[in-house]
Amino acid sequence: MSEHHHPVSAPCAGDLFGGSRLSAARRAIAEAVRSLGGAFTAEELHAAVSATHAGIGVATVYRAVAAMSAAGALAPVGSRDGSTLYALCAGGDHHHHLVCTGCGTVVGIECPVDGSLLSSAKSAGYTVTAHEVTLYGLCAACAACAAERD
Amino acid sequence: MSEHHHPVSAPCAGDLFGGSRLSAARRAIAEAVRSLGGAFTAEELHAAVSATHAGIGVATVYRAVAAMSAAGALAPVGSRDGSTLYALCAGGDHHHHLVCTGCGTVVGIECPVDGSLLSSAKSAGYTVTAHEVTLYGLCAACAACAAERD
DNA sequence: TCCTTAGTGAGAATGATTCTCAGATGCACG
DNA sequence: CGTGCATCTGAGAATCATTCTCACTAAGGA
Repeated sequence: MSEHHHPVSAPCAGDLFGGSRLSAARRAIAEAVRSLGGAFTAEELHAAVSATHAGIGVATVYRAVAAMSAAGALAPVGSRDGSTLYALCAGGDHHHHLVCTGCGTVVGIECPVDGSLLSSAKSAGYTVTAHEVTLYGLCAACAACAAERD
Repeated sequence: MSEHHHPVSAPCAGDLFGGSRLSAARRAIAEAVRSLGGAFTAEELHAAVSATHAGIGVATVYRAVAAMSAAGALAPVGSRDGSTLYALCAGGDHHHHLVCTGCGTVVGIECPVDGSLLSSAKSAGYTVTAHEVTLYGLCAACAACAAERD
């Protein structure tokens, strides 16, 4: 579906995979990632792809997720029931993610790791090379739904 | 080793498990957690326990890790080769961890998630309920070792 | 168009973690 | 100092996410 011409500004499959080869399977997977819209597990992604393009193997989905992660288009944003959750990653600048634990929507947030934290690490003798920050919460819709349930 | 009398301020096995029952196996596991000193996987913890107290099953170690995590005495601090890394958690105040990727030593760091980040999340419609922050880097010894290797 | 090489699908393999179950043991209570 | 029973334990099977293998296909530069 949606086989119309899309504007060049919309992220197309090629962007998600960086420089790697673009196959029919990967095009379908990129489309499914966009259609999911929020955080998803590899299994959910496989199910979404299968709904429109049957016959794509689980291993291919895992490989695609790895490729998109390597390209920086996808980021792990926690886990659910033992499976890793991934989400489409916003533009190229350094940021982190806030995940709605109700519906899985994800928004980018600025990085809270500032110089003072790094220098206090430095004074403890540590050189920081990487960090991970993820916030969890409820989006407006899910918060309203939860409040109503009480 | 270090079988001297320790002051009451040192965390004893009971503290690590909160209110749950204290068995010989759990005492041995608590001792091993302390002897490891840094981040460890469940498998490494099992190996450490087995070195001094043979016959403790893997399932018991996993159960103990779950109990200590529930009691807040242990926290997950990333993963290595697909296994979760845990580390002894400092006192009861809110903090996060900085893990040396060389030797696994862990230090507590203050939480960088401040009001401004939360309020910007709020203005995006999100209510933040939890967050995860972990820094990775090299301790002084491992940094020196890495520099020397060049 | 051809060739090289990355990507693919199916299913087996791997490996961390959890579950099951019968038996052992803390520990609260008397 | 018993006793009762809920909790904990060990062994190994089971689960299940993820990765690997391998023969095959197809992208895309030359």
